[in-house]
Amino acid sequence: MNQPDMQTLPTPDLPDPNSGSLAPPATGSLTAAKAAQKQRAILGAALALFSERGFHGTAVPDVARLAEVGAGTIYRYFDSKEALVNGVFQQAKSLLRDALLQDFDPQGDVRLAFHDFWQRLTGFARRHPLEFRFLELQDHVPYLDETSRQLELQILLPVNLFCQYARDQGVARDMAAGTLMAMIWGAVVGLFKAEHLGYLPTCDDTILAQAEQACWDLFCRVSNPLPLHPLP
Amino acid sequence: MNQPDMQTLPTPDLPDPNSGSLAPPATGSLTAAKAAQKQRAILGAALALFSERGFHGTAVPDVARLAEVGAGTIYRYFDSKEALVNGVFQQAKSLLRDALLQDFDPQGDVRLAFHDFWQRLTGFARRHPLEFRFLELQDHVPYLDETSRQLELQILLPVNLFCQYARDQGVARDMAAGTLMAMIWGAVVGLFKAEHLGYLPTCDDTILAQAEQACWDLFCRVSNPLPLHPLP
DNA sequence: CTGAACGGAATGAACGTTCATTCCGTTTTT
DNA sequence: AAAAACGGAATGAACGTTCATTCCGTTCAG
Repeated sequence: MNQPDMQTLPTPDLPDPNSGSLAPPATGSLTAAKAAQKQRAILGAALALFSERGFHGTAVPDVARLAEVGAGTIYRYFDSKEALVNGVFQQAKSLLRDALLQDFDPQGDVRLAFHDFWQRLTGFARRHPLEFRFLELQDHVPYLDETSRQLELQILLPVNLFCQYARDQGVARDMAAGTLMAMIWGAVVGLFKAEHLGYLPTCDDTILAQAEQACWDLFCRVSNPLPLHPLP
Repeated sequence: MNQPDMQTLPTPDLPDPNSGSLAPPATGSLTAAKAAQKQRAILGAALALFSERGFHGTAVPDVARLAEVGAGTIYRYFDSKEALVNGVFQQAKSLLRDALLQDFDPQGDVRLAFHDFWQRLTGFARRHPLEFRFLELQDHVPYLDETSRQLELQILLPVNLFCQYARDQGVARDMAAGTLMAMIWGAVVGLFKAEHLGYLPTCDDTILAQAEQACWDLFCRVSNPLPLHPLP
């Protein structure tokens, strides 16, 4: 299990935070402001419906109705339903990316950085529940375009690097960084998923603080007693 | 945060393990064996497609083609597409329920029971990847019928009780049992999801053993050093 | 030979998409 | 300054396609 030698974390070139914003359609005489506003209405309606019913479960005319826009208007802003869902994905994902990574300093004290990261991730899930559910509770792979896939990596890579850094510091558990990341991320998703399904009461700050400590204990290397060695 | 007084775990009445099996259609002259076989073919094909493309992304004639059956035949076995997806759900869910709970003894040593549970869950995910992905990576709520919802509870309740038992024993972390459960379950789902998406190498036994220890450390009460108290 | 089971073409509803038309802010003309 | 003409944006009825479901001629078991 070798990883790149890395005591210092090569700040992984956060892409400029405005990539991911959609190009408005070629405006003729319409003010760009109006056009952007209408595009936002469409994207917002699409997000609401996609996050609730999924891509295939959502009809384009329904999006139009919710956006208070004619069905044809959507096609002035997006080439197709697939382009629309990629637009929604890119907007949500770059919002998440910025929430997670902007001014995030993975160096220095690992526990502090972990706390910061936890706050950013759970804060995003709470402030942007539709975006979070859209991104995490569905399988987008079949229709994502190249841009969308790259956005995915813009988040995964830095987070992965942070895990590796924490491991190199001797703080994180001695496992593949990606595995650790997948479990912690999964735990957070599981938490908000259960909350949304009504299996849990609303996640207040107390619960989230307990959950953070639990995930930190998952994350870091010092083992609990009762190790599991003499087992059937 | 009060929970029922519970030093002994009321073995929660595992429902008979054959509930969840589908009733074959009223057979006239066809042998029940043949009919059951055809129903299995349909359910298998539906599982394969639903788990990959989701409910709305799958066309019934595609299911028929994969099952090597006429489109009309499906409607001899299932009233509608919704009934079909509920059939798939119930078959997968009762398979999971049996894998998790049959002869599961939540009493006694908590660490051993946790290990047993971990093996059962990850074993299921590996032996039945389609079922696992179908169950965990999609939002079924909109079309589940009453029977399907009850199956859900047949798993949740015992697992929840085990968490509470572990807490009452002073072993599990002092959090709401449901929250703990949601995080651990989520971590496992996150692991296999990342593996399936190609973000992780195949989860071999070594990785799973590390992951188990990490989840155990999430689960149990003894805190790691570096508690997070003097924080900004 | 009879009746149940089957396959797959047929069907109507619903979908994504298009396009002829309307609307409205701007420009040009008087 | 008022009126007329212009043109891009928006619209929603209409189009072809695809879907879930039905129907019926054929096949097969008893």
